[in-house]
Amino acid sequence: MTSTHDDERTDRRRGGLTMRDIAALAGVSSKSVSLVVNGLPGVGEQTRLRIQELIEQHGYTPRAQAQGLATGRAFLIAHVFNNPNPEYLMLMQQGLLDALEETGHALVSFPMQRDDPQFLDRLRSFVDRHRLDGVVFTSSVSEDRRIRPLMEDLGVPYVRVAAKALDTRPRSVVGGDRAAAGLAAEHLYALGHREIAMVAGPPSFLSARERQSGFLATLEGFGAALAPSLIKGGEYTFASGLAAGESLLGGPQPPTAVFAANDEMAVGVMQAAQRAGLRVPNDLTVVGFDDFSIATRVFPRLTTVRIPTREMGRLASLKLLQRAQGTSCAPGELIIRETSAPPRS
Amino acid sequence: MTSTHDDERTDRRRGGLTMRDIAALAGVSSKSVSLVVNGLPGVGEQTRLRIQELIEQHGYTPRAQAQGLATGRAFLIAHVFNNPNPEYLMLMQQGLLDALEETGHALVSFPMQRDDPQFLDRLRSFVDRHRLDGVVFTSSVSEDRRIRPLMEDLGVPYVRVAAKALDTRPRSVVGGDRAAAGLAAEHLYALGHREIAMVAGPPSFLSARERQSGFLATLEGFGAALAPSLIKGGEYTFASGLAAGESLLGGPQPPTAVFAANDEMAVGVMQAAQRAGLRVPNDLTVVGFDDFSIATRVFPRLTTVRIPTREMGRLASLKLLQRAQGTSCAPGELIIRETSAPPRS
DNA sequence: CCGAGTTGCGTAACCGGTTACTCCACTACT
DNA sequence: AGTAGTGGAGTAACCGGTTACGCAACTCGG
Repeated sequence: MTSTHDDERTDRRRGGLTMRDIAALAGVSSKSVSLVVNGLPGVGEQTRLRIQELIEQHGYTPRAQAQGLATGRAFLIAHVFNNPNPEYLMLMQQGLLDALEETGHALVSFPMQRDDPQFLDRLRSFVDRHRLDGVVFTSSVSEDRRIRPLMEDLGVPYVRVAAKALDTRPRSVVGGDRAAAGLAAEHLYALGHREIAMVAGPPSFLSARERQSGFLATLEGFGAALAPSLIKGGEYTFASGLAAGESLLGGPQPPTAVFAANDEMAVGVMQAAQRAGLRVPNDLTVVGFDDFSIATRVFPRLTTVRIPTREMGRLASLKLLQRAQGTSCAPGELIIRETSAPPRS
Repeated sequence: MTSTHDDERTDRRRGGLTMRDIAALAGVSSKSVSLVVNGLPGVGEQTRLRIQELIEQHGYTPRAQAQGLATGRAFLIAHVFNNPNPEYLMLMQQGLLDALEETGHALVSFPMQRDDPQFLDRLRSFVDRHRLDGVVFTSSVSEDRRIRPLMEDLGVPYVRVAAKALDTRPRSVVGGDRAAAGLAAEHLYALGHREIAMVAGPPSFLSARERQSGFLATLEGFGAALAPSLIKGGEYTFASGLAAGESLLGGPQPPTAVFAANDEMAVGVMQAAQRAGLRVPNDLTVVGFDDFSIATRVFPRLTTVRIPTREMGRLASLKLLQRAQGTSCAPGELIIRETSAPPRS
């Protein structure tokens, strides 16, 4: 009871102090301290206050490993992704952390090569070893069919973030890329464009397929279906957008508007237009998808479709911790900037 | 649900199987299994092989929490950063993981607001709680003076990645921003520019101060010191680069070349030039710093200085695990593209 | 004033590894 | 043959929490 500075000094000794130390100081058993730490009932008001004060005063923090070992939890969530746009990753990670912060969970990053033959094995032993509380899969690794059986075998909760529902609802957060791409189609049609082209993403990506079919279906709905020659395949990269743009603009029937399945490619198309001496948007309208920062770094600034990536990350964490029910679909939004205008008549 | 592998099925039962299970199967004590798992001597050849086979066969993985609890290690490294460029972060994270992969360590991301008053407390309780094996500080949080006393008090190894040595060598990996900025100065001078301007970063960032002083000192060395009016303050953002560019180009004495302390601002300057009807590089040479992807997304592509971010991350992990000695300075490199040319004479 | 039902708390056995200590068998040397 | 030395293997006590179980004291209705 005669404590001021001397014992605080010894508290900082190697390894810190344990629950039993606190218990001894309070003159109770470690069980009572445990109950107080976890906010469980079964401790008298007096005792509780005394213990809380000691915990506060000595800066005691329970050790996650010991808690985990005893309870089977790990306070660890993994984020598994393969190497897409860094901005996507940061937003997603931020979102995941938004919901994890209060629960004391830590987020570990686990990048993967989708074509790595050891993909599954590495993941399995990682999850096994750390006994993770949950795993979030994003970007294109999330589409791997073998994830579900693996995770079910391991008995670890998981959530996939993707462009379209891949699992039952509680196991996925979907971005509604299809509907979002439809917004771009509406915009172009409403501006009066009829000679429209599209630069699609690689068909091995679900997001690319969704964006393409959403865009095409909406145009068809307006009775303005695209000629197949006006659909160019891209790789979601700047270079492929540039190439597609050159091919379209140098082709027999140059379009008045181009929708690219992501901003990188849209910027490539813009650059192809500029190199060909065309002015955007006067001679060519360009619309992208993602609304990453590059959209506002180019001149003129890119009209694009925004997917609420960070929000999707937040929803994914919430789902994983089973603290969110109901639908988890995050709708996209059209951001009109300066690369879209009516066609020259 | 009938499986041909009945025993594999029971192995996968809740919680998986433990070291003592393996020991029982092999007819030895758990100590021997432990020795085999850790590759330590003290086990006979026969026994070792038998145990290894059983481990393999049943897919046994030791549980990190239990190992950690017993040994005091956690197999966890934290990456503490505040919110700079996402591309920097991804490269850094990749680099950190490059060296961590083989050691079985996991990387947890811990983003911070540098001005968050609870910064230190959150970090302290996080490290305390998870008993991390080490912490890597990058971006501008790494410059906080209170980090060293905190980490020393906690007794946890740490490494700072910064533009300049902040601690003793084994505690920091330095990027040599000063020398790298000098490369830009040499380049501009060698091209023949004498009317040179600079857009600096915010002086609260060490990297900004280093880049500025490195650039200015080198020019001074050539006897071509900059007039103070040709040094504009920026915020490392696109918008601030744009503003600085407008101010410089609209000023009384427009420069023939501009060095910006990062690519974002350099692109802003380029855009200011384009809006003012100037052609890059014919009317204005622009050089950036970082070599992030935006440098090749603009037209013409940006001449810039590359800092080997990923490599610095790798070095940081190695240091942390005390598997690297010697100097850990990663020199920058000038990447000449299309935004630099001799001044029009 | 007595048994039943709380409430508060201590004891000890876990969780799944590691490791100091001990014992035993077997070789090697005087 | 006796003994010191050596390597393989088991026992049990940790690491720092959680929790089933049990015991006392205290309340309360009849």
